[in-house]
Amino acid sequence: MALFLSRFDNKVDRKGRVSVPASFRADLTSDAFAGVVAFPSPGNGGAIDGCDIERMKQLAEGIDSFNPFSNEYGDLATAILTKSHRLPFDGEGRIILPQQLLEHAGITSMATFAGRGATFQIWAPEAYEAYEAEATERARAQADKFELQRRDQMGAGE
Amino acid sequence: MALFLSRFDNKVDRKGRVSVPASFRADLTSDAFAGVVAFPSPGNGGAIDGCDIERMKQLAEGIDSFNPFSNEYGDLATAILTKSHRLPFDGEGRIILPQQLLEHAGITSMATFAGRGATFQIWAPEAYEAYEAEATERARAQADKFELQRRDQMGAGE
DNA sequence: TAAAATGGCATGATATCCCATAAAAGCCCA
DNA sequence: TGGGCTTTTATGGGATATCATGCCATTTTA
Repeated sequence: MALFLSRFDNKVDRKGRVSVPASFRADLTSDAFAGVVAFPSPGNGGAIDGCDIERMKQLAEGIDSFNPFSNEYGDLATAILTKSHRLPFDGEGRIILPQQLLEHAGITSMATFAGRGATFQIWAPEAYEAYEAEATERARAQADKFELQRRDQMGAGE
Repeated sequence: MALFLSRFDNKVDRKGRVSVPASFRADLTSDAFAGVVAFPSPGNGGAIDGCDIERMKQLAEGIDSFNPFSNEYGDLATAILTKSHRLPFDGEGRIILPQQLLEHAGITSMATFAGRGATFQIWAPEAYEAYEAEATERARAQADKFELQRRDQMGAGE
């Protein structure tokens, strides 16, 4: 499985091209397809979700295991598959983000790649900063809570 | 398996021809047949369903052998076969949508191709817009529900 | 023989390829 | 351990190929 880590801020040139971080590329290259599959993140507002084609195939198969004429199938397919794009690498490992995704993310001159393990996200840098601040705060609150629980179990030890 | 993604709006010329998106063509071309198999979508009102010939063969095989979705589904599948059309590519990758399907979908000057993984749909652009809005909303509601369940199990995590 | 269907070519827009350059990162050896 | 050398990476720009689509020629058929 792929392992996307770290953060990279790359430039979007005036043809709309962005370098995909070199450390992501190996995991995004297979015989089937060399490039990114990207779609508007269903969860976080302004993010673009990115992954390799294998993961998207699995997702598509998962959806296909519904009755293909059911509403669930249609809704999920429309919300994710129809909004997904295959973005092949050029010789230098760049992709072109389609207009639709640029607008969704509010990306103009710079794009932030944020590794998330099996997937990654692409943000407008300012939007990512804001998101990170919130996420960090939530993570801290959660850690504190676990810490309290732990102390509780141990009878206020340490 | 084929993997149809993304959305394309192509023009229907005055002879009724439409370019099939180039990125779909590879998955629609085999020794058996190079083109689209299309039929009125039993699920969504105004859509045309499209797929490669392999999938249609599987559907046909599924009818008399083993049937995962009850007799109703068998009837449905039979009806689909009767209403299906083989639409071969011309030299430029175009197909001709039969009158019956054009009317079903209300397509006049433009056709929207919507990738759905193993299959795709063809819509009149306005009809697709409307459907997408609804489907996206329903998908979000579903996702929220799953999210709530998950939080419940975890004890208010994330 | 006219109308319709089909195949093939022409065109403009866009994406892709290929090469150049600069910056950064890694490497080697003193 | 530090400084210079090499390789990789990010970015820019011009040349080329692909694609959607319009137009014309040829075939079909009624």
